[in-house]
Amino acid sequence: MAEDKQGKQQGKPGGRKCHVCGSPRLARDYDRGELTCAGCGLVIHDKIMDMGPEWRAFDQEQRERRGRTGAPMTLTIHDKGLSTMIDWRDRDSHGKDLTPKRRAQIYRLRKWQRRIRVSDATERNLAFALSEIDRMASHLALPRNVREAAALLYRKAVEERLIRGRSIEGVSAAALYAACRECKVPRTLDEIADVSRVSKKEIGRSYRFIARELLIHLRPTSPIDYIPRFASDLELSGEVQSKAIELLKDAQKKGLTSGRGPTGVAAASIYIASVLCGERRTQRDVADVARVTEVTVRNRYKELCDKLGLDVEL
DNA sequence: AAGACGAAAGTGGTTGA
DNA sequence: TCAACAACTTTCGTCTT
Repeated sequence: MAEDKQGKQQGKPGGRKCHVCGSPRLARDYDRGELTCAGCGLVIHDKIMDMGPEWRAFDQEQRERRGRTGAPMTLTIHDKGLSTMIDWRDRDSHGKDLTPKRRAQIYRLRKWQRRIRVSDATERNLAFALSEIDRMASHLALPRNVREAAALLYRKAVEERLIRGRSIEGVSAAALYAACRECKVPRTLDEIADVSRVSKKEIGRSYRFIARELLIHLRPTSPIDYIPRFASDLELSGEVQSKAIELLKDAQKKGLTSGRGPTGVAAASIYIASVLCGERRTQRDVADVARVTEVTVRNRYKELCDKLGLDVEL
């Protein structure tokens, strides 16, 4: 696979020797396409064939998609009859009864086969879940640390046997949602649901469940966490950002944010800040990036203006 | 014509009995 | 399980720039 072509391979490629120093230690460097002598450094051949795949794969998903071969797959029975199965009848291949000693041995073998099969299944499910998390995270352009956090949460959920009865996709999405909040780069349930294969409702259910069972107590998302993303989506300056955050801190002190949807409050404060800084955006634009309606932006922004004693000249 | 404003009715989720 | 409830959305008409 891709790992094979990284770095240099040493050995005796083709049983050749260096014709300068006579050393048999030749090294292949597939990245440069050169065959060199490890002894004197002479480039013996500069157009060697790369035996690795001609494409590059950046993650597990791509590797799976681009691979031309692989295990035949079925969604229901993972081995599709390809692996050996020990018969449940205590007969040998001629139909004769087994000796008691032999029977005991077969019994133990069956037991182990059962165990290996389930651990195989959980491994496969885990691999699927992790690639699913990575796929969603890629779509949302989430940083590495969030993916790691999500993967960790999922592994914990598996350890605690929380997956049973729930879909892998649902729990994967829930883990990602929780990880986003944990890492203070919140995404709304809607955004997660968009890149997931399951409904927002199911993700929410799974999230609440694993949060409760894994004793994760996340504070409600602060509107402040949304500011950088919304502001950059609207191509607003840092000045507007800090103004909006300042407004929100004020608002939080006066309890204007509790009970309100954080995205709506964030949108309103950005709207106000954009007006105050002379970089006005329309209510519609702000509402769109925050995924709320103009009406909500208006309601929140009126509240903020009233309670904070702001006089926004429009 | 576009944006802002607000009223009114509808929706989905939470809460408490 | 059900009803009450607040937040939010949808829709639509009006006003302002």
